[in-house]
Parts: sequence; C-alpha cells; structure tokens
Amino acid sequence: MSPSPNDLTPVAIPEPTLKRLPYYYKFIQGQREARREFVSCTTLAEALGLNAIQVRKDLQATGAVGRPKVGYHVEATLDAIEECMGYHNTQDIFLVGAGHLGQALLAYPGFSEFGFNVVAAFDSDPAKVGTEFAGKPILEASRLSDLVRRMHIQIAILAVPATAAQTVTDTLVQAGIRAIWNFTPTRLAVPKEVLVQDENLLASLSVLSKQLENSRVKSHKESTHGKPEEL
Amino acid sequence: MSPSPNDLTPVAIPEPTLKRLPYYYKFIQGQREARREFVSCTTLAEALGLNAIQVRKDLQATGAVGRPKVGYHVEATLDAIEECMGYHNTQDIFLVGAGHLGQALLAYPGFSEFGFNVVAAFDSDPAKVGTEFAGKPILEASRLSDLVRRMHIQIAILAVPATAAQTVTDTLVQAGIRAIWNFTPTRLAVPKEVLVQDENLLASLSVLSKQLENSRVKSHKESTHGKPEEL
DNA sequence: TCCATATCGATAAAACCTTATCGAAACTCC
DNA sequence: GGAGTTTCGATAAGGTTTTATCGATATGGA
Repeated sequence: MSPSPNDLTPVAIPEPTLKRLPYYYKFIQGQREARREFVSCTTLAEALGLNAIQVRKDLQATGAVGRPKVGYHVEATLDAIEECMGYHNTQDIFLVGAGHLGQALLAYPGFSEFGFNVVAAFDSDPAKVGTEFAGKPILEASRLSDLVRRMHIQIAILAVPATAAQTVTDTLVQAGIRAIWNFTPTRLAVPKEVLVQDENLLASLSVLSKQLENSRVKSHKESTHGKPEEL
Repeated sequence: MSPSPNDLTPVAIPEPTLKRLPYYYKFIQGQREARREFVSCTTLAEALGLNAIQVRKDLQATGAVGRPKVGYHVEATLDAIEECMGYHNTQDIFLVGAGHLGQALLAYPGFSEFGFNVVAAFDSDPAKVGTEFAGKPILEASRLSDLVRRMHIQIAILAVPATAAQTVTDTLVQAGIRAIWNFTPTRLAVPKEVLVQDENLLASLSVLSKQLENSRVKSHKESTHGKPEEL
C-alpha cells in the first residue's frame, strides 16, 4: 500500500502543519527582504518560538529541500509553500452577514496576498443592501443562492447571527458551496462532502481563560508548598 | 503514581475538549429551555455531529456524572461545565486596537455570558480616543501599561496591526499581563509564563482552502473521471 | 588537507487525542 | 418480576502529532 513513485495525489498535510506554514512564509519573506539567501530550521524555530525539528518536518511536507549546514533556499522555499498552499490560484469567496464582524473581514487587506478575493457580501438589512464597504458591494441576501451557483463560488464566510446560521448554511449547501468558514458559535449540519472550518471565538477565549486558571493553580502550588513542584 | 483521592489539582483538560465544551453548554441550555431533565451523549453527539464516545469523555473531564440508560442531568451538567470553564468568575479584559476587528469584538454581545467583561479599548488614533464604542470607552494607548497594572488585568485582546504586535506585547508583558488573545498574524515572543492563544484568521482560511483542494483531487480520482460538470 | 561543527533527512520513540470494546447499571415493556 | 435495550464508566486499541536519535553532508578554519 506504499504510494507508487509517481502517484501525484498530494499527501495530506496535517492540519497543525498547515496552520504553521503561513508563519514560516511570512518570516522567510522577511529574510528575503533582508537579502538572505538561505534560512535554517534553527533560525526559523528560534524566531517563531517553535521546535526546530517540527519546522523541518513541516517544510518537508511542502516539498522544500534543504542542504546540510546551509539551510533552505529562501526563494525556493517560498515557492514551495506558495505552491503547496495554493497562494497562486485566486479563489473567489462570498461573505454572508455584513455585521460588525463581517465588515471587519471585508476590510481585512491580507486576503489577497494569500490568493483570496472576497467579491461580495450579502445581508438582509435593507439599509446595508446596495451600499459598498471597503470597495465590496453588499447585496440582498435573497440573491445569494443564485449567485453562488452562477459564479461557481466554492467558499463562503458565514458571519451571520447564530439564529440564522443553519438556515443560511442550508441555502449555501443547496447552491453548491464546497466549504464554509464558520464564525458563528454553532455546529453546522452539512453533508459530509462540504467542509466546515469553525472559528468559534468564544471557545478560543474560554480555552485561554481556563489555561490561565490552570497555570495560576500550578504556580501557586509550586511557590507555596515549597519543594514539591509537581505531584 | 495515581493521583491521591483528594488531590484538588485540576487535571489539565485537553485543548480540543475545552473547545468543544461551549458547544455542549449551548446545546444543553437549549434542552433546559425545552424542559428536558436529562440528556444523553448520543443525543448530544447527533445534534453536534460528533462522536458519542468523545462527548462522554469530554463531559467526564468536567466532572459531570451520568446515569446509565438515562443520561446526564441537565442542570448538574450545566453547572459542571460552568464550574470547569470558570463561567462564574467574571474576568475583566482589555482590548488593544480599536480598528475594524477590534470594534467587532467590542460589539460582540456573547462575552458576558461566558464570564468575560471587556472593560475598555485602547488605540493610538486620536480621532478614536475619548469616544465610546458599544458602550466601551476607547482610551489613549499610552495609558495601557498603567491601567493593566493598576486594575490587575490578566487577559488582553491584541487586535493591532501586525507591525505593532510585538511592541504592544512587550508593553503588556511588562505591565504584568498573564494571557494574550492574539489576532495578529504574528508569533509573539513572550516569557513562558505568559499564555498566548493565536487566532490567525488567514491561517485558518488557508487550511480550509487547502483541504478543499485535497478533497477535490480525491473525489476526482474516486468518481471516475466521468463528466466534469465544472472547470 | 583534515577536523570540528552546524544542519539536513530518515527513522524511531513518546505524547497526545480519538475511537473501540466490554461489563454494569437502570429503564421499559411484557 | 424478568428479558431486552439503552447508556454509562473504565480500559484498551488505534491514529496522529510532536520530539528524539543518528548517520550523512557541507562549510569554515587550523
């Protein structure tokens, strides 16, 4: 069951790796601007607060190759990451829900650098419909389905109130959406071929708060009881 | 080396679990409103698109106990999650950077429900300083350090431009911040006792896009190269 | 030229998270 | 009241991600 040598199926890259690649990309871009030709895992790891071995494995996953004692060629590695992450091929995306969060996303300048193009936003508020925000038109929500279909939009950003989340999702799915970036605190029910990436802000904040509490207890135990620093 | 029975050290709960707990919480609240007294893992799992065994393990981590054939007591389980996640004890938070994203976070109504209270925002734009947004004052950035110290603020939301990220972080750390919720696409350098939760939106979107690409290749390979209805 | 050192690639070990299995408890229906 | 079924809790198996180890290679300096 080993992959045949010329099996072109991209080996699935672990999600944690995918999330780190943009950091490497950004840092290596900085190195390019500093006119460095090579960059080593050690340097990357130190700068980003990561483990050097992990960095090496991550870069390996992109297909980048390095040279012992020298490191990775800056240009070649940037290319490898771009190629791997698909920063080249521009994707058109729809934003659904032009509330505060939606507007913040519309205004976000960074998308284009990574090959994303938010072409339009949709909202049900008549006061917003017909206007523009950050140069993007805000369209009537009822047109969403039709436009997803006709423009073959594959990715949608869901930034509507939680109460509307599933309804809008159903619309999107029926219109043929392939992936949803979900900013609502709702678990969406979708057919298994539709991808959902949850961005649950409250959950993240809760995690942070809980970890903080843990660390507080731990350090309290360490510092108070004197020696038994653990167990 | 089993923990002694009355060891009160909270067993560190896995981060994936922490991220799922808010979903359980929300759903079980719904069950309470529907006047149900018990809820089972099976029900939860089905509603949220998760694995029942996983739900059970997650709930076990909170200390909630269930009864075979009956399920978990709604009230008791809500309490357990609240207790575990610290929804009871209100945390005061500062927001740094009142741009589009910062404003969206300021306007977000959900924080208070989970025990968070954004007390003020900070920005360096004189046009914003002195105004209010969503009832929260926007203060001069130079006062950040002093107020973090005096008010014993432990958590800060970082929503400044990437260029300012590390500088502001250093200020926060010196002022004694304990945790940073980082919305900039930068890996922050902090002492190890300071917690950072990264919320790298571009990274998440990249992941989604890459997974979409993978699934496309896969399904293309599987489903005969029949009739390409698109592309 | 040769040695010391930094770094890569590959493979192995460890840690962590998810999924499976199984016995026991408790409810329902006969 | 007993059989059947659902569901829990505990433990084990499986998978994935992180960290470690080790030989090989390239560079710089003696």
